[in-house]
Amino acid sequence: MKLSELEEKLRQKNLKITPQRLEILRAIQNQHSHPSAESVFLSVKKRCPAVSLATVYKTLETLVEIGEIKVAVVCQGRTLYDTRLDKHHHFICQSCGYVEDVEMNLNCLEVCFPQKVPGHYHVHSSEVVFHGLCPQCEPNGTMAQKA
Amino acid sequence: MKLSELEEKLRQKNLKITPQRLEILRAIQNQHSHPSAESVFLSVKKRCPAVSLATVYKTLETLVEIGEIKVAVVCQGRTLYDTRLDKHHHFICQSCGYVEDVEMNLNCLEVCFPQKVPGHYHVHSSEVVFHGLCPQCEPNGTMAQKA
DNA sequence: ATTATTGCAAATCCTTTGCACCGGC
DNA sequence: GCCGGTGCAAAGGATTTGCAATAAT
Repeated sequence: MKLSELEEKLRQKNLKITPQRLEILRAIQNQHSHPSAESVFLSVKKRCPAVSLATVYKTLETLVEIGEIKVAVVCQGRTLYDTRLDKHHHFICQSCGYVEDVEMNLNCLEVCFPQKVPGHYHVHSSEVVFHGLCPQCEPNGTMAQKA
Repeated sequence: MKLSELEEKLRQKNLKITPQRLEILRAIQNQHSHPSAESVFLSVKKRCPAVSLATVYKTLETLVEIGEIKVAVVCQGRTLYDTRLDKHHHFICQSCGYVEDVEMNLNCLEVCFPQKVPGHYHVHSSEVVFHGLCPQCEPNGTMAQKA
C-alpha cells in the first residue's frame, strides 16, 4: 500500500494524518513480514525517538480497523501483524515462534466450508495454520531454542 | 479419556497422581468444549475450594505435555484448551471469542501441503481456522458484544 | 477553534515463578 | 525419606487506559 492511499483512507474515516502514523506505516512496510508492536516500536524509534509504545499500539489497532493491515497470528503471547492482505496461510514454528507465509490455493476449502460450519455462522475469512519446526529449530527438536 | 488412562500416563512419566490433577481432569471433561485456565479453576474450586490458580496453570501445562489435552486456540488474550485430540477445525467468533468445532475432512489439504510449505520445514499438525460472527453476535455486527 | 492524537505513567489481564510446606510413592 | 506438587504472593510481559498537553484540520 502507498502512503497516499493510507492518507486517503484516513481522511475518509475522519482520522488525522500524523507524522507518527506515517512513520509507523513506513516501518511496517520496511520490516520483516510479521512485525510485532515491539519491533515496530523499535524501528520507528530510530527516526522518531519520541514515539511512545502506546501510540504504536493505538496506531496498529487503527490500521487493523481501517483494513490497512491484519493480525497474522497471536503467537507466544504477542500479536504479530501482517501487511499482506491477500489470501495466504501461515506456518508457525512451535519452538521459536517464527512465522512464515505459505502459499496455497484452497479452492476446495473455499467451496466446501460454508456447508460444514455449523448453523447460522457467518464466516468472514479462513486460513490454514501449520505448526511444526523451522530449519533452525529442527535439528535439536522442540527444545532447541531453550537450550 | 478415562481417569485410569490418565493415571497410567502419569505413572509412565514419573508424575504423581494427586487429587488436584484428578479434579482438574474431571472438570475439563465435564465442562464446555474449550475451557480456559480460569474456567477450569472456577469449576474445580467448587469441589476443591483450596486449589490455587497456579496449580491449574501448571497442571494444564502438564496435561498438554503428556498429550492428554491440546491448546485449541489463543483467543482474546487467553489460551483455550481442547479435550478433543482427533483432527478437527475451529470457528472463532470475532466479536465474543466463542469457539466452536468444525468437522471437515481435508484430505486434499493433507496431501498437498507438504510441497507447499517452504524449504525444510517439518510440519507436525495443521488446522483451518474460520473467523466470523456467531449467531448471537451476528444481528448487530462486530460491535454487538461491546454495546 | 475544535477535536483527534500523543506521550506518559499507571493499571489491567493473563500467566509464570520462587519458595516454604505438604503429600504421594 | 525423597522428590515432585501445591499454594501463596510476588513478578513478569503484553497490552490498555486515563488524562493533560499537543497538533491536525
